[in-house]
Amino acid sequence: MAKVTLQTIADRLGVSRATVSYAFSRPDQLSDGLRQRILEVADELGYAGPNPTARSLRLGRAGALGLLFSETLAYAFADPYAIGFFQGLATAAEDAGVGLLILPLPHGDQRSDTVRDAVVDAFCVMSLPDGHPALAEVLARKLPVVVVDEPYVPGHPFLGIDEPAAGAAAARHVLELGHRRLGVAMVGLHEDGHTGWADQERQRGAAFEAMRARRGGYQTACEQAGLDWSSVPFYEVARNSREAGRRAGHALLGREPRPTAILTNTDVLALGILDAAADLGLEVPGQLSVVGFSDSAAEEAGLTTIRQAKREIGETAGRLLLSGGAATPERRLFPYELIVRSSTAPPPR
Amino acid sequence: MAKVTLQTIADRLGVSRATVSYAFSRPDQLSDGLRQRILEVADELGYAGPNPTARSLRLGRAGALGLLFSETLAYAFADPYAIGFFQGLATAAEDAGVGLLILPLPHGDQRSDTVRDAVVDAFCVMSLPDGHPALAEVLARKLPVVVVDEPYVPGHPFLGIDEPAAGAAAARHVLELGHRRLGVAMVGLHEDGHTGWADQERQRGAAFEAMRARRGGYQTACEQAGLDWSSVPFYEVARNSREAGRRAGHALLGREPRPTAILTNTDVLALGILDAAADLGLEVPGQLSVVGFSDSAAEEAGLTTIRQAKREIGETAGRLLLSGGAATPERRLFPYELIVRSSTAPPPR
DNA sequence: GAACCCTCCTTAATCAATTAAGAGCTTAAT
DNA sequence: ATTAAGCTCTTAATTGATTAAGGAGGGTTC
Repeated sequence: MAKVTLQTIADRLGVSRATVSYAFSRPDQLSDGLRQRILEVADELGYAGPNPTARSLRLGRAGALGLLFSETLAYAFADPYAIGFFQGLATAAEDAGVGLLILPLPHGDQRSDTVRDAVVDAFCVMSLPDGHPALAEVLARKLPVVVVDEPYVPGHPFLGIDEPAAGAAAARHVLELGHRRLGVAMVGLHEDGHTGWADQERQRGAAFEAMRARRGGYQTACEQAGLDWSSVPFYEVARNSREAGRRAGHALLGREPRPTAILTNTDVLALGILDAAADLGLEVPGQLSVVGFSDSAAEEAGLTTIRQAKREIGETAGRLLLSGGAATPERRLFPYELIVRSSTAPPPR
Repeated sequence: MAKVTLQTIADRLGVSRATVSYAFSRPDQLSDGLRQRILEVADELGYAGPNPTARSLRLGRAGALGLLFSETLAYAFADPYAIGFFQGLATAAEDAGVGLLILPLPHGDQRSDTVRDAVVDAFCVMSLPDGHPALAEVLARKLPVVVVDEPYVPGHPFLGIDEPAAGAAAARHVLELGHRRLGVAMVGLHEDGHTGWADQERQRGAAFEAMRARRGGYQTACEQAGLDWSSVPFYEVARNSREAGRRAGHALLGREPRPTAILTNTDVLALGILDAAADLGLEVPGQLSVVGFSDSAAEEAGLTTIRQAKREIGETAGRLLLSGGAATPERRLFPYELIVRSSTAPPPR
């Protein structure tokens, strides 16, 4: 059973290949009778319809949007912030009738050609660490690209929030409540899988631009409030999981003097901090204030957090790419908002 | 700035197109000197690398797995059960170095050609209602296909659980605890967006095979326990959200006599039932038992549920498709397990 | 009956690659 | 000197479609 192509059908009927093509894609160019016969024979031969790859080649469009994300896909799907973004992107793709091609990054060291071989019309890159090889591969494709969150690539549209300002807003919130003994738990600074205390150098050398900037915001706000940043305990975790947050929480809350407020860069981590507080019998917000980030898993737990327009960012990214390419290489910052719930209060006296 | 292809580079250097192709894909076929020059010129001309579509056509592989899901993408990404499945599928795709092309279904009535035009090597279809046109489009492509959960398509591999048995296990659990007044809340029976009481006919006529079967399991268990199924209040909701679950909960708990146990077909719905119980000041499990399904969002809430191997199903689906097509058109049922937590107990006396 | 216009179909170029087979040329072995 | 073997590179077929331009045949119009 050889492959059935337009030509197979054409030969069988003694018509030209073009005629058969018209039968499928431009019915008005053919008499109804012939068209019917062609479709019948196609069916009979088990023709699967015009080969999408050949069609794509001829028409010059792929009908898909490529999406790159720093983490493994399994992990990306577990991250509420990423999910929100995906939803927005998916909405845009859906409206345009194109698919969303989720590309795995080569894990570890072995290289793969997924980016080079991806049949897409444009790329959306989200949250890649500085200098990640996949970014270069994407740029080499010379297709429209938008970057979300990080890293900023001059000359290409960028979507995200004002990270330093948002970080500062989170920190200022607890500072203004009167807290002076802060602690910080962050995930996604480096790719080396390290979990533990992070010194200044390690903080400043974070591979992820947005997280680096967010942390910078914490620091700025602290210093403006007259706090010595170097005295703020900073715990870094490798995975954005509730369990990792709990570990960070135990580490931070085991310090002497104990922090009265903990800043985290994801809601998931913040939930883990709450777990740790519960383990220790600490009341939140009475004895401990906790601030999350992204408003992705915060509502039910009553978490104070920074809301990011993740769906809107995703949808905008999609529309930008699908509307004839990324025309405007601008750096577009979306609004963020401090949402104060019941996990923050003035410090205990 | 015309398009740069292999030919452009070949012409510029006075070599043949084949030579340039070798420079990119088979370095051993060329002298290093020439190869260097070719790569230089390619760079100079802004060549984006071998066109993936043309490559794909010539090589006969797309390097992507197509995924169809009944809901809008935005919704799919919000469903913990689907997410679990995606993670498994993504893992398999990642290991094989292929992308995951998520295809939007035509929403409403307007048709789209995404399935016909999808550049993929195989399809994974998940949870489509009976007779959904997209399924026919997928089958028309004559590519390897596996179906997950529903609908079963004879001749193609099927992955899922033994729904009637799993449903019966959930029901039997509360029946064996001594409950006699049950209530049921289900989502995803029909596509008409209806929320409200569902009579027998509507229950049996559900468009989603798996949910129909699961409900059949409830009924069987009830009847085996000597319960009159027609007296069991059955509330159907259109969306799998906690809020919808709460609405269903209020409807069910407002009945006289009030049910002492409520079965739901998703954990998310069950969480909503818990909300409703809390609204009414009912103690769980003291005054009300609640059973979820899928073990996708149940642990923290202490929900009794049926665990499904969602990630494993996803990964198996992926491997099946990526290992030279779906060789075995078998109906493969994965284990499920009743996980008893703290949301079920004997009924109040 | 010439001019013109449809309708329906064919011709042939095009999309951008891959790769088996073969042609020159140099070098080594017999 | 002859044959063989190695390197490089080219030729040309192939992948499966789309579509502008053109031709054949029939019908209308004046």
